Amino acid sequence: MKNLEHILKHHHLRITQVRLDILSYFQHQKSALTHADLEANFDKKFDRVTIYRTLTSFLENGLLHKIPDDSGVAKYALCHHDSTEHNHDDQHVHFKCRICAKIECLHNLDIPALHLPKHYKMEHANLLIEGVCAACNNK
Amino acid sequence: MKNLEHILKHHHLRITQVRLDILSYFQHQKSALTHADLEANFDKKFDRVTIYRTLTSFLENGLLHKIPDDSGVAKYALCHHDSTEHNHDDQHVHFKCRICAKIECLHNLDIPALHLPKHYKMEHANLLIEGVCAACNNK
DNA sequence: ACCACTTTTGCAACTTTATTGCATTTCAAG
DNA sequence: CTTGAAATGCAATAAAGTTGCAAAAGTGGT
Repeated sequence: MKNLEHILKHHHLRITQVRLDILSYFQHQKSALTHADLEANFDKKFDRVTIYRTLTSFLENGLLHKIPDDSGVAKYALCHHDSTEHNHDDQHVHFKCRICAKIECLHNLDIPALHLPKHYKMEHANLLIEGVCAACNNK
Repeated sequence: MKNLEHILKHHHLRITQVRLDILSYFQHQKSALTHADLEANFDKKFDRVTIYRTLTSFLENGLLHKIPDDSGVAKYALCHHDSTEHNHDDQHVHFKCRICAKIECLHNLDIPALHLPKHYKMEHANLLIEGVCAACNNK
């Protein structure tokens, strides 16, 4: 894995403390994170608005993707490719656990092809599976 | 199509004006609606909290489903079956248009089967396709 | 048609999540 | 090291959703 500064540079982001810390935090997390998660961890160190802006800049530069779910709170996870563009296609399945409420990326699973009705043009697909995750299933 | 009062009764909901109006409004809409959409239409007639509570009661009684997307605003659409339960399985694909931003239910499309990793148990699936809808494609 | 009971509604207040403006500080190219 | 552009912190504001409670309305039994 490349080092943090290298990753930020590759995504055309200036190297600042909040970005290094948040990127590192994402790398050590296996489930998606919300702004509130980050605020809980970096409350004393960074302003909450700065955390919002860091998430936005990561999103726009292809470091993070936003995961749609019905909770109303934005959830983010690291992208697993090198694109520096926003909304590039990083097709994979997301899994949300009913018990622990965590969302994981299942990077090995592709989203199956789909035959859309006439005149509909697909640009992107999001598949969210809900159920019980491996960790909760083994308790 | 059954009449409005019949539908409410079948879903164990009392017949009130706000419910009749909102149900009827959903029936005449082909895309998903937000609370703000309803508020814009029924502002003078009903309190905004009442509209929130109407949406919640419809959701809990299986009349509406909530569509996950990354906008942070809850979107609802009518369920196309007779279940009176919340979170019953009404598997179909949702389509969100990049141009007009509307979300439609594609009731004819089933979500393809998927092979999950070991120990993961699937209970529900949400597939959201983003792209350009038929209406915007023809302009 | 009325009564008694339960649910629903409207209003006000509040919470949570996210955004904007602006002065100050920090980054990094030359 | 200097300089200009970008990032940060703080305060204010906006947007989305929730809660408590008293008044009003719906419903089943008579």
